Amino acid sequence: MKPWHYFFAMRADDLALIRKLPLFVEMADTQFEHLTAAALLQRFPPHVLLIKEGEMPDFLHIVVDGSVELFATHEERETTIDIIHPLATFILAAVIRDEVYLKSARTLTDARILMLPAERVREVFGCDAAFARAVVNELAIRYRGMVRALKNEKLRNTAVRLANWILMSDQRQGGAGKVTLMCDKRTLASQLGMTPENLSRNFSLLGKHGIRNHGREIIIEDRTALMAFAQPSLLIDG
Amino acid sequence: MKPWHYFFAMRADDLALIRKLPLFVEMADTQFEHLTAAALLQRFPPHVLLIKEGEMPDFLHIVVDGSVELFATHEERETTIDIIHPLATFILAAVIRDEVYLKSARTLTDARILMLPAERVREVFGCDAAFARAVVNELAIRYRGMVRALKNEKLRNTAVRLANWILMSDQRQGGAGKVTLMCDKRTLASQLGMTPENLSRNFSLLGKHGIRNHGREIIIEDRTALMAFAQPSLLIDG
DNA sequence: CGCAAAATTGAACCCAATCAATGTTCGTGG
DNA sequence: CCACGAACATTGATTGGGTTCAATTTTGCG
Repeated sequence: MKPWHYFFAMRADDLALIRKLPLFVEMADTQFEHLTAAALLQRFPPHVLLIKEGEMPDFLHIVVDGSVELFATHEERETTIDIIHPLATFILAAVIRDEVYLKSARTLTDARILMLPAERVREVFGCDAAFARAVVNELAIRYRGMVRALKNEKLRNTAVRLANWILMSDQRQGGAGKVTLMCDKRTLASQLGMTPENLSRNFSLLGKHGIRNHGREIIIEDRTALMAFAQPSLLIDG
Repeated sequence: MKPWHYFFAMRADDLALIRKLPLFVEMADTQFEHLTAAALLQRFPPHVLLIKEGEMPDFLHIVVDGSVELFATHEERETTIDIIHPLATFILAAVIRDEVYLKSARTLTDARILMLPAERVREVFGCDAAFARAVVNELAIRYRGMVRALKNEKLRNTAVRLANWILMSDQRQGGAGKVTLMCDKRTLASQLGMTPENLSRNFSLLGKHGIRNHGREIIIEDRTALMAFAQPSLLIDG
């Protein structure tokens, strides 16, 4: 019987891929080797808990493949904080500060995660200026992502959030006016901060604003109407 | 007639104070001089708009004295993102990334703000490793602050947010069980993400949970009851 | 084909915002 | 020092967005 996870030694081609990440591309070879010598590249099935809020960081995680949900719980309630897509890190701030995780992480899909020992990340961060600068950039991007998320949450109602999510997704999928859901609707609802029931109602509400939805296909029939309803903003949606 | 703002040249003792900030304490003298040579230390009255979302950053701002509110607007709605207290920076991420502000800033009180030219911050950031590391620390702290704010918003109702705010304020004011409001209640309501009416109702609701409120004095009469209601968490309140 | 999970739909409820009216505080000028 | 006005604060009534609970339909999959 197979174990539920699979370890991979870092192979040359994996290393080459990682090396090209903004986070590592500028750093010195010796530091990069120090960082990756004890690294793990690990494959996970969907819905696996990777880290738990409140624990101390052991590894800096990098999503190489698949997607990862960051979420938080408190008093029986749970909320999605962010979704991480390939070639981005998560829990970088906790690793740098060497403080407890503020959120948990679970895989949404099959995923490959690169894990760098937190201790070494901090060591290299302390002595490799190029790496330190790259970390700043990554953190600044994530910080701004959080600000956007907070604005999205506090300044828009659920229907408008959905409308903007559709516009963004369409853009990411090529702008053809046809969006295909990559997950089930209850997961989408959680990402958008609403209940599945409410998501369902919002889809039918958006029927009045240029959207037709059938199963996992969302079709933008009237982009002008949708835009008018969504009022997308560069200062929220990026 | 006096102008509404007052410029100050950087004086020796101001410089010495700034130099001791975590952000600058480790950096090289020459870099520090380069950074502060063109700096401004400026005094503002309350309720002055310092920066506007959507504009490009000219200066890195550091609150030396007083407090500053970061807020965002969208479609007639407005929401407080954060309150900055002395010896902290704001809009650091925008300066580093050289991208538009995602939020506006206004003084809440009389305030002294140190302004460093954004261009020079980026220059020094690129060549002074100690400064780059300090920037990371600052950003990581702010990032985690945003995560906490998002959790506070999404996982708690308004009454519980108020209860936790009282507990935090009490702690900051010495833990004597008596909190004095530093601003009027409409400002507090906005900080906590609720209407003044709702804040008022929540104060009276907290009467059932160990709080007595009169004017600008909040007295914790039964800390146990308040804690039971607030359920404070290190993973949200810090 | 049949079952379990997901999705939709309807009804009742809850938290918080809004609207409206009243009471309070505080700064100002007489 | 008092009187007054304006902003702030409280209280009540109403509305609304969203959740919850419950029942039904659809989907996907062995």
